Amino acid sequence: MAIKRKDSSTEQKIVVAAQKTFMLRGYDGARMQDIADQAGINKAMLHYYFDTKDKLFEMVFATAYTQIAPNLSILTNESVPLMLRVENFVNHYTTVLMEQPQLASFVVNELNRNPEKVMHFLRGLVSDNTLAQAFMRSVEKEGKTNANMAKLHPIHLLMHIVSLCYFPFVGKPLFQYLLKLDEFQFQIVLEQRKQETILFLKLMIEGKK
Amino acid sequence: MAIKRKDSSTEQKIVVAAQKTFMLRGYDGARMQDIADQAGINKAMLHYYFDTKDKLFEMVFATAYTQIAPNLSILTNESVPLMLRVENFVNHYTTVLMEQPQLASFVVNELNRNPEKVMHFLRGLVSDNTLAQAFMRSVEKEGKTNANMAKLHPIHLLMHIVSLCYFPFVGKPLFQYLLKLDEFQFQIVLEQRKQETILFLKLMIEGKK
DNA sequence: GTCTATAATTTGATAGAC
DNA sequence: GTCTATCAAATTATAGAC
Repeated sequence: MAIKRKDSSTEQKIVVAAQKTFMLRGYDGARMQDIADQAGINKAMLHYYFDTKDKLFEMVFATAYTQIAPNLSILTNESVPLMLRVENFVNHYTTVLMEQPQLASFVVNELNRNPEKVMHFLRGLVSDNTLAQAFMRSVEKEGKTNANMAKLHPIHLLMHIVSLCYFPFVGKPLFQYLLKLDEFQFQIVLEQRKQETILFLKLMIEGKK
Repeated sequence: MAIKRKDSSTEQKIVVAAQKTFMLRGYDGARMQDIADQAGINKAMLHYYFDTKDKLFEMVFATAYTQIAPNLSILTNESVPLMLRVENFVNHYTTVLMEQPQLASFVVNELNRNPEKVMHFLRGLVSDNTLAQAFMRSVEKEGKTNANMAKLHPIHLLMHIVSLCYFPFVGKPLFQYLLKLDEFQFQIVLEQRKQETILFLKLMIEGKK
């Protein structure tokens, strides 16, 4: 035992421990001591590798955001029918969130609580800048070939889709309490939701069951 | 033995200040000093009136929860048609959340981050215990008189409704960033959503536009 | 009831030995 | 690169005067 590892291995242990701790407790609730304990090292090491709590946090947030921020390009690729794009979107994020249930809650909450720590990172992301407009155009285009969705407003469609996919995870404790579902039962409901949500959205987009 | 009467006006100032601070920063991010400053008093007074930070928080959370926890009785009153109940629900919570935009984010986040501080309060609420079942029954009953919604699962309908109403507020910073909406534009979108959401749900429940 | 001053504890960060 | 020991600041909470 007590075999000293190389830098990258220690760094990796820190990253994993920091992800767990920040996701579970948020920036304000996370303690450097907890991260050190979970990584099996001491606090001094954390600062040796990542300097400050803020830098550690930014690293964790950046990874989390790129994993969960709605990838609008999935919804924007016009070579694929709109409904299929939506289906891919729902399936993708439901799967990702079932693997990391606190991801959405973490990102959404830090955006609310610590915007100043997070905004300078978001401003660095130029990739998102035109995607929203591209999505709107592609929905409007679809409206011209499908009378059923002529009145469908792109912004609201996007908010519907994202809300239906994300909130079940963000509001997990609320739903579990209200519906008296244990962990196993809740997982089943989440799995069912892939189909339920797609069916629901299909009804709206294509105007038929 | 002589019980000192606490100044209700000071107490009220503390309550308001605590609500603002906890809602904005969460339990972990809130500082007693900030609450004192905002109430125009000093920290000693806070402890004189509410003893500990935990007690102050529990008071704030209890009020917030009862304001925003989905009032399922709105959805359960079988003397009103299901679709009208849903409409009332959407209108009610959209209005409440537009008046207090951080309410949903606060409650949902504390349920995730500090369940131990919050669960003993939730356990004290017996009123919610049977409402979920009542809602399920009333939806299933409606299914027997309306072929269009025969396949509509009550749990998923509930999760759809709550997700569509709450997430636009919880995810407000995310949507504002993605869609490049300023405060004014976002308020307009939220106002539109009342009708958009109801239309969407009507389509599902009644199977028609 | 309200205040000032201060205690007691927690926490992020650093110094320095090995 | 890793550790122990410790600092400085922040933060909840209390003591005691008025």
